[in-house]
Amino acid sequence: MESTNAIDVLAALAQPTRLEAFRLVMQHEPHGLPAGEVARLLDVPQNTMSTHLAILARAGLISSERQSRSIVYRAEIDTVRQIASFLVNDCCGGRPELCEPLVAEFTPCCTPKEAGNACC
Amino acid sequence: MESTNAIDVLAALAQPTRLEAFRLVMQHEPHGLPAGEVARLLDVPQNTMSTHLAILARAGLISSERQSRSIVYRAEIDTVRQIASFLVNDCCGGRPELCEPLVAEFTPCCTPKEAGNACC
DNA sequence: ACCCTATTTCGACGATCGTGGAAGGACCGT
DNA sequence: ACGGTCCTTCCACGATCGTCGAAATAGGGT
Repeated sequence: MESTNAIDVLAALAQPTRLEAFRLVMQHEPHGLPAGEVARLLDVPQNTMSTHLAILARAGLISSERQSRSIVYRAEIDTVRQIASFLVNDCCGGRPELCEPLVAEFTPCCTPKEAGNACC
Repeated sequence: MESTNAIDVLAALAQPTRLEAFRLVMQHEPHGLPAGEVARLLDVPQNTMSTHLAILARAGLISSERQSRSIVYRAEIDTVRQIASFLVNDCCGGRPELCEPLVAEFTPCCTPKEAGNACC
C-alpha cells in the first residue's frame, strides 16, 4: 500500500461516525449490513451516513452490493491487514529490532486457547 | 486504547506532511531529530512543521525533549503498537477466525531468517 | 547586556470537512 | 403505471484544517 492510499484509509477511519460505522459493519461479517440499518443503529440521518459509507468505500475499507431494494455493505478485511502492515512496516523499515515488540502484540489474538501450530 | 484516542492518532497520520514527518522521525530512532532538521529535510517552513509536530506529539506518536537550543523529537513506538493493535482487535473482536490472516502478515517481519521459537 | 539561533505561538487566509434538508434515482409489489 | 421503500446526489451552511508571515519565547555565545 502506497502512502497516498494509506492516507485515504487513515482519514476515513479518523472520524467518529465513520469509525463506528466501520466497526458496526465489521461486526456483521460476513453477512453485511444495509446502509439504512447502519444509519438506524447509529442514529444518523440516511444521507449523512450514505456520505460516510461512500468515503469508507472509496478508501477500500468496505464494499457495497445491491440486494433488491437495499445496498448491503461488507467489510474489506484485507484493507485492514494492509493498513496495519503499513503502520508496522513503517517502523520496521531497516530496523527489525523495533518490530519485534509490535508483532508480539498480535500473536495472542491468533491462538487464544494454546500454542503449538505452524504459525504461532 | 479507547476510540477517542485512536481517532487522534489516525487523524494525526492522515495528513501527507505529518505522515512524512513521522516516518522521518521513525527512521532516526533512537537518536531523534530536531524540529528544524525535520522542517529542512522535508522542505517545509519551520512554523508549519512546528504545528504538525505538535499535533503528532499531542496524539502520543512522538515526544519532545529540549537539548540546549534544539528541541529533539523521538518516535513513540508503543503508540504505533497500540494503534495497530486497535485496528486488528477491532476486526478480531468476537471473531478470531478473521484475525489469523492479519497475524500472518506480521510474523515474517519478526523472524526473517527462520521459524521455530516460542512465539512464531 | 546584546545578538544570534532554534522553536513556538498568534493571527489570518483559503480550502476542505461534517452535516442534513430537499430532490433524484433504483427497485419491488400491486 | 403508480405508490412506497431504500439509498444516493445536490446544495448550502458552519466548523475545522493546513499554511505561513509576523511576533514572541527560550537558550547559548561573546
